[in-house]
Amino acid sequence: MKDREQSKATGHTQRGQRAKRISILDAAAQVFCREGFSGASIDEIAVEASVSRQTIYNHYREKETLFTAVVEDIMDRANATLFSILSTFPDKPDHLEDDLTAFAIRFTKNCLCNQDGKFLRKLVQSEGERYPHLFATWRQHGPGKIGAALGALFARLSHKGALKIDDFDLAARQFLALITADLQMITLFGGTPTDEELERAARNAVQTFLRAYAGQIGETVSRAPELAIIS
Amino acid sequence: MKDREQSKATGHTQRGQRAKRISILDAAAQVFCREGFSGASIDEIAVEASVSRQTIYNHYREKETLFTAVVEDIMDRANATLFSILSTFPDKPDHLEDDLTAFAIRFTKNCLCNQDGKFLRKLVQSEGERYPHLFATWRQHGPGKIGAALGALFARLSHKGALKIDDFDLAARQFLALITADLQMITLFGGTPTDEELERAARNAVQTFLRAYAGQIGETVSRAPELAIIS
DNA sequence: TCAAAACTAGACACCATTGTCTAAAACGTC
DNA sequence: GACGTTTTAGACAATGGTGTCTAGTTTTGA
Repeated sequence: MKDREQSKATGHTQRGQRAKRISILDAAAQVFCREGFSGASIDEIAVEASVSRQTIYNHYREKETLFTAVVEDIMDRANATLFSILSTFPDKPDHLEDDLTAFAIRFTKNCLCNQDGKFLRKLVQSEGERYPHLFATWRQHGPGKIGAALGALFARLSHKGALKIDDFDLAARQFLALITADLQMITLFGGTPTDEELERAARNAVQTFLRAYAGQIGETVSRAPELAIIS
Repeated sequence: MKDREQSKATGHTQRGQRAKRISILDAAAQVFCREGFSGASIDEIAVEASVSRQTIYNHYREKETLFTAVVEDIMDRANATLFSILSTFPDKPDHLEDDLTAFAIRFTKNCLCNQDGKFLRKLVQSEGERYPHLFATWRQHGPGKIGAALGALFARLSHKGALKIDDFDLAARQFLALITADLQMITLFGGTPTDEELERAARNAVQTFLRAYAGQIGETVSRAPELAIIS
């Protein structure tokens, strides 16, 4: 878990109780992700966390408690990073293709390439039905809000004349679908796309997206000065 | 497993050994899909198949053998139905939007809505890394070939002037990504999209796809008569 | 420096599961 | 109807996992 090791390195070695908790959560995430809930054993997690089994039971009463704690923890982190990426969505119509492509790369890189993303994909898929509540709230606070936010961002872009979109939320969903289209087959088998693959996938996606949703940029731009002069 | 019940109903009740094998495979698919490999117990499968545990061990030496047999069985079936759907891909430029939409509905319905599709999504995701060989061959014979075949079909359509496509395989992948865009959130949690949802998702996807890849249909169509008269 | 809190290692009971083995029953075929 | 095959139910050892307990050790913070 990159994020965590960082905070361990920068901060003053998160000593004591708190360090253990984090160490356990990270190890548990790895093992749950690798083995699934029933395949994961507490002993395995304890070893990976360099902690005694009893310590795990002290912090998290039972296996299931630990699991939900891990899932919630990762969901929080994933949402936070995703929203921070959303805030880098381009808002100027110039260089739209390049800006959108760069945004798409940032998005896929953080969504598909890191441990948290992989974990969520696997765990939602394999344990989602067994924990309806847990994943339903995630669905609301995560993908739901992100879809809406991205829709609003496309709306902003559309109002500036850079795009011609009827249904903003739909456009957002299609954008997301397109930028992951070429990467699914890679991530499905646990692989991590290379930077080139990310780049090419994003570029292809954005080109198609823009062809589908391009406003008459030429017209709008060339007519705008006239209108400005008249008014 | 719908397909199987059918063959049981039509055929002469597949008696004896063969009937048991099928019954076991179907039950195992259900349980593996619900519980994952390590969560599934042979006893559970035996009960669901109305068969004694020993019979399972007679047919499939051990749990792992059973698992791979189930996976291979389902992959074969899924590939077969998918290719049969591919053969219904539209080849006339008229009514392209409607024809493509109908095709998309057929595709998603058989890909996302039936048991086999759900099984493959879950199992590839959760056990893919543990059985690299098993799933690598599927990847070749399944998605790989289907992507290529769909690319060729788009090429045919493109050569007839109905579409303007540079990279046919890319267009195929983007088509697939678009038609599943709105359904992912539903299927991810084990749900099955309604017919309305399928219809709307397909229509939205095809509209966007055509906007991105439409040849100058208006031009082509209106100019064609002139050319015909001259020649 | 000292006491409380947290951690460790190991033993433990308990339970579920896998895979084998048996003897009896059901089945299919000639 | 008799014979060989398949299926069944159940007992069985072996294994590995969960969660508890205890007694001893380390860490923390005042």
